[in-house]
Amino acid sequence: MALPHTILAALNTGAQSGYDLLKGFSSGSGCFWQATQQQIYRELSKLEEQGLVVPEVVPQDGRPDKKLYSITSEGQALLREWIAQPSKPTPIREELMVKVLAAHLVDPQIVIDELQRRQQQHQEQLEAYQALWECVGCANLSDLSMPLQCKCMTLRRGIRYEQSWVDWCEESIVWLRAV
Amino acid sequence: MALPHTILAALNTGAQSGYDLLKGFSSGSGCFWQATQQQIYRELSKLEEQGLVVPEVVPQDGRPDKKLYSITSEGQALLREWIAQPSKPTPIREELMVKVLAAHLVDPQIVIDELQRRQQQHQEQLEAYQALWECVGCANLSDLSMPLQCKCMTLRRGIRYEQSWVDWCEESIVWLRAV
DNA sequence: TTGACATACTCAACAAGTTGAATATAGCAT
DNA sequence: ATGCTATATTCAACTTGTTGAGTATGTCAA
Repeated sequence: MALPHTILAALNTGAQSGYDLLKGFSSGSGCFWQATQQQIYRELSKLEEQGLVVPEVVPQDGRPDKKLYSITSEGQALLREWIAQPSKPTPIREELMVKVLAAHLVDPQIVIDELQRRQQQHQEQLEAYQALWECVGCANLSDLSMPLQCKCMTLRRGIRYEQSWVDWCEESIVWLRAV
Repeated sequence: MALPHTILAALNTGAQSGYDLLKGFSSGSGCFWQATQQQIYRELSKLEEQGLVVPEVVPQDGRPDKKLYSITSEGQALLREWIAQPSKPTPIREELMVKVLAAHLVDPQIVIDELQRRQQQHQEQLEAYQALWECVGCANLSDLSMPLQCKCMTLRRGIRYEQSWVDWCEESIVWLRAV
């Protein structure tokens, strides 16, 4: 799985604590991996054991000490190797689709309500991504630094993904209403 | 998780053995859940314990006996209840996006090759879905039976999903070539 | 001053998903 | 005759991901 690599990739742009990583994951902005507190701390310990990251304890006043983790050259090497290997499309596990598949068992209105709820969620995420995209506001990525260009590509993926959901929900609601 | 419900939904349209379910999952056609052999058999045992499915041993000549599982009325009731409950969007875990995020660490050509591979995979899946869609070949779903309409909705989702990937890969390859 | 919220980390236990192998029968090609 | 593919199921061990609680400290508002 890619959790260790995701953490290494996040640390690659600067040292972070477990807490920082958690916030980065949950705020999401263009991130295509997420993890809970427990997974992150567990994984950081493992990465430290393997020498792929090194911690630095930073005393803070008024707050608990924090452990700032940095990626090591071994960590970077591992990340580079991993990127070069081909990866398969993620298998899809979409609850909503299973429900739609068996939707004929229940009142169509129940499914319509659910689809409207989902459409709104995806619409909101779409708008958040679009806002970020407009912040960058440039026609050709070449004007940006490479790391920022990479970030933008994931942002474009997010926009397309959310848009495809919004459109599908719209279409499906219309169809279900006609039943 | 939705594995038990997915199995119940699959059995809802007719009795199947573990092996049949596995083939249904792996052939995929519009399916938005997948599972390994082990998961399926394990889950079928649990569902049997709970009285949500009942097995019927069918002796076959020349082949091992098969156990055909049917959904019970309890199973159907559970499925109906589950469908009525709201579900959250699936959290995304996309290895390729993590790689793209850290792509600046490696030669752009490596990433371009990977994107082309992925684009082709999604293109093939898209064409498979489109072929199924053209088999149905009707402008308004209302002409179809409800279960078939439901199936079609998931198929439309699949088409939009794969198309969004193909388009994004295309766009990203163009950008990366400009680097 | 009590409670809510944010920072910061740890431990324990369980559920879900993955990997690998073992068992058994039959057909088909080399 | 040997190995490969397909049908059909089961067991064991492991890694990931989820859930819930527990330990600290400080700020801000009611």
